[in-house]
Amino acid sequence: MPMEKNFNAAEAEARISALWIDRKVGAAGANAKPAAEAFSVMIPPPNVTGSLHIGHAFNNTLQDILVRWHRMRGHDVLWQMGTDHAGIATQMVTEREMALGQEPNRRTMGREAFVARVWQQKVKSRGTIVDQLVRLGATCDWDREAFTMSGAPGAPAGEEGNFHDAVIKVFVDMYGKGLIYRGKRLVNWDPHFETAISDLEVENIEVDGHMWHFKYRLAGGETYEYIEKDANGAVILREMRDYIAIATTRPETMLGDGAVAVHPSDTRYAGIVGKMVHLPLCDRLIPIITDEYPDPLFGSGAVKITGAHDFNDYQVAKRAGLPCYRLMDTRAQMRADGAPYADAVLRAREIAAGAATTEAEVDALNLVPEKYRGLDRFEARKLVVADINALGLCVSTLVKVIDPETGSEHLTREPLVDAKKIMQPFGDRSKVVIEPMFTDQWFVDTAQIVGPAIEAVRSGATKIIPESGEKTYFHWLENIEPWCISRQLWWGHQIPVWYGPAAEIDGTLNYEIGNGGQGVSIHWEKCVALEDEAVEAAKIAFSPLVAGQIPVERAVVVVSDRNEAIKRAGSTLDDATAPVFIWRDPDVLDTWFSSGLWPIGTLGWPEQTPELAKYFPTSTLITGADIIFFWVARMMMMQLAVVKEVPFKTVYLHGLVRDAKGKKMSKSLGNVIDPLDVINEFGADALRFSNAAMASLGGTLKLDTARIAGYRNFGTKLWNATRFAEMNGVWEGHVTQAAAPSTQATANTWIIGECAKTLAEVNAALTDYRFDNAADALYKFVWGKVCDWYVEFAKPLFDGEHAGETRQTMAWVLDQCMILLHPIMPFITEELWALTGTRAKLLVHTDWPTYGADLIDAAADAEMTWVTTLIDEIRSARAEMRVPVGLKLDMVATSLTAPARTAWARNEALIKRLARIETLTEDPAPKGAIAVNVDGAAFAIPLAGIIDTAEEKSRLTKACDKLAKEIAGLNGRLNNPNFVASAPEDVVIEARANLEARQDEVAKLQAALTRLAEIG
RNA sequence: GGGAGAUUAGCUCAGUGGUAGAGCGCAUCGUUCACAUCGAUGAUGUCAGGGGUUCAAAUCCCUUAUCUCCCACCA
Repeated sequence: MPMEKNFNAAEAEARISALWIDRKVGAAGANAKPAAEAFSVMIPPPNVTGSLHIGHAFNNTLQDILVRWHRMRGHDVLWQMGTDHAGIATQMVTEREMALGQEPNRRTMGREAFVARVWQQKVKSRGTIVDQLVRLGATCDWDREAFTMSGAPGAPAGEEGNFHDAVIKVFVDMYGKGLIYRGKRLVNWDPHFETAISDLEVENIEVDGHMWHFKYRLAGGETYEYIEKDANGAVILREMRDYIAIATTRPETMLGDGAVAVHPSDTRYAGIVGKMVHLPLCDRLIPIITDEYPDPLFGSGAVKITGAHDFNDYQVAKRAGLPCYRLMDTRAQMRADGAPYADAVLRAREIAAGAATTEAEVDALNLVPEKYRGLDRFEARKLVVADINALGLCVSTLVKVIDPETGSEHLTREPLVDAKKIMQPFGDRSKVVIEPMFTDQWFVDTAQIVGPAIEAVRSGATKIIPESGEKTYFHWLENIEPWCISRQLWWGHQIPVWYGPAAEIDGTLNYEIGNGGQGVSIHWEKCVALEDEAVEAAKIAFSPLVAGQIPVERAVVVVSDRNEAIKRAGSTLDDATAPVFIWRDPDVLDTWFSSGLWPIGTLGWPEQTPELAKYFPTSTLITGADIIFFWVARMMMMQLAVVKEVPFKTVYLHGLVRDAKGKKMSKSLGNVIDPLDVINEFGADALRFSNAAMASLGGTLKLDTARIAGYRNFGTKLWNATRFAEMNGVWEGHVTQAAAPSTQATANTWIIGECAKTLAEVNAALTDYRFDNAADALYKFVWGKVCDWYVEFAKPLFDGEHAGETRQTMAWVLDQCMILLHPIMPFITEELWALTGTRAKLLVHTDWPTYGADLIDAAADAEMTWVTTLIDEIRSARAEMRVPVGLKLDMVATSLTAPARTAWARNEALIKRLARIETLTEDPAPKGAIAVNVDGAAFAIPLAGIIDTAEEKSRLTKACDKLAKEIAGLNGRLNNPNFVASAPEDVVIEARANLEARQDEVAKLQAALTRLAEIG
């Protein structure tokens, strides 16, 4: 059945994907030669509820190119596939789905049921991303698909695996080594998801903000002289004041102020340091203290200190021993819990006066006056500003107001509000303003494990490309902060920590913080007797208990297993028969804690599996530069901490894929390109080729559909060259040959050499991760050499004495095109492979060629260059002289050197056909002819009476002018003694040769001009 | 505030010391039996500006401008 005119991507891709999956072509070790070197790649696990966006398509294309290339070379390849449970994102997606489906919300259904519900979501979504990878042509090992929460409690059938065990083991081990600790710290709190998040999950965005100025009056009606000086020390303001002015962008936090701080060198306030000021609206006095933090040149130089709601203030408060009063609840609403304000403020005054207290008591104290309790923080802000203004304590300005009714003017005092750009922290998922919050969290003491990760890159054990990535990596790691790893979510690896025993608490117990952590109370005797069943049976209904009542720090049990926790807790009691209550930490681990273990976790660790031995450390990680901190650096730290080895030898970082104009793709801009749309329109191969072509190191990735269309056309071009071969019987009896055929015809010898050059270029490019160079080399070869020239040469050759070898050569060359293009364009090449010749294997498992430069024949190269140049020159001259394309012309050779004569003789049929020349005779130059000059030969095409001599004259003159310029340049260099003395010899020789050639050309052109003049 | 990168043809981008490149777009021509998702031909650049190093600079150095990204607690 003859080939269709075009490749039907939609039909063929589905069929070929299915074939690859069915044959398990991507299975670990598939097509590996005996004792082959290993090549392993870990897929950056996409979010299980996500879908493939254009960045994934790019990222996975590069991985697949490498993997296919190594697999064809017979290496033992593993491309480990899998997905990430993506805590916040997945919980968010599931809750959204639940809301749409009118399902009960997660609080109503409870933790266990909710987690089961998320698992359903996971199972449902998982297929999406897999299908999309399949459409892209990814040859992962599908049977090894991993999941960062496999094997977790509650995992349904089909989600077995031991990733959870690995995560828990690492947590327990790291805790045992003192690398993980728990502490009350100011953390970034996401009020939407009601969880702590790490620094990295905060996006600082510049927004329009405002700065208000408040007056805090000195206690006891005291006054002082306020003197303001300019930069030269001249007094510009001198007045008596009974207040200190502070500036704030967050007025609502003033309710929790513990002090006002000024810089110790600030002479304006030196006289009032140590005095107390009235905190407006609060009926509290706070001291004026000194600290290095305030900048005397900014604002009034005085800063209100709210230790529980600002990272800087927290540091100041710690240094000064100030209490940090938490003002908001987990949803960032002003607290409504605890004792009435009047009682709370009394206690606060006692504490301020030096009464003994605890961190827990301070945290429990609600210093929000009733009026503001329960308000959203932004509502509270407005109210606080209004109330302070009403008290006359806003720094205000006089504003002229014109009454719109009467037209009369009057002056009014308005709060001074500076409009100001401020950097505001937002949750990267929730997009709500992050609130610094004082809470108990778990941390990895990164400072202790960062060293080996830095050293590994410094020593080259792991190489990051492009190199600029290393700088970013070092900069972050050298300034690393503790990593907050606890999240107040339900979906994730629950932290393997039990608190207790709490034998002294009678009855039931619930440990609840924020969004409803679930406590478990367990009867010790029963548990010992009945093991797991009893543990389940011992769960009882809980009544609310205020957080903080449980003395958690007193007894923390960190083990990997609940029964073990029960035993350990029980063993600490004197009375072994007494009931023991323990409860588990309700928090889960940061997703990145588990994905940080991706390389070893997917290979079966902590079991010493054969895969772990073979494929770890992995070869290459291809990932986005945007997750170098989130993931790459953490994998480095974690793997080095846990198994003392780097997780990968090379890290290839790429940028964000942008639209054709370089804009980020976003739904709101409407410039999102869906890879599936692209695949549907142009085919997966075109998308993949585009991805490869734009993957220059460190370059920006702008995806233009016009370019994708171009590469689709490129596929069609190869298709039709193959079809041409088919129509000429090239494939009849063709069996895959590793070795190139032996050849007589120069064109055949030449194209085989071009193949060898291309193979070398592609190998070099892929070795250096220059996917763009590989794509470029293949494009130029297939289109520019094979299709533009070789196929054309083959036409006359098929009619000549070398027809047989030409068929063999064409078959071999097209085979090489398919093989070399396969890693980048796997579908169309696999299809062509199947449609042509006799094939022992699928193309995906066909041997990558190993031929070398010995196939490049310099003489054939030179001869074909001469031929193609001559054809180009004739075509160009014809076109410029407007000779009709179809017209066959006679040509005269006016001079021919011996090599030129041979080249002509050996390729006469080719030249005549491609340049549309009827005959060639050796004669003196006729008058009225088009001149065509090439190296070693001068030709003339007599067209007296047909051509416009003026036009030919202008053409030749133009060429002469251009040459004259080049000659002048070359002469300039060669006449410069410094050039001849300093430049490398080959450069000088080349320049001389060039000069000679140009002069020769000019001479020929001038001869032609002379002849024109004679008839002109 | 710190750091990284970019600035080359109308557009998107290659090009790390030796006579400026590709694709797309544009113009002219073309229905000869692989391909109009094509072919042939052509036009288009003070390689951001300025200075320096060098026999030689798009390429190395300095500087200015503009842009992008990352990190950062200025109330």
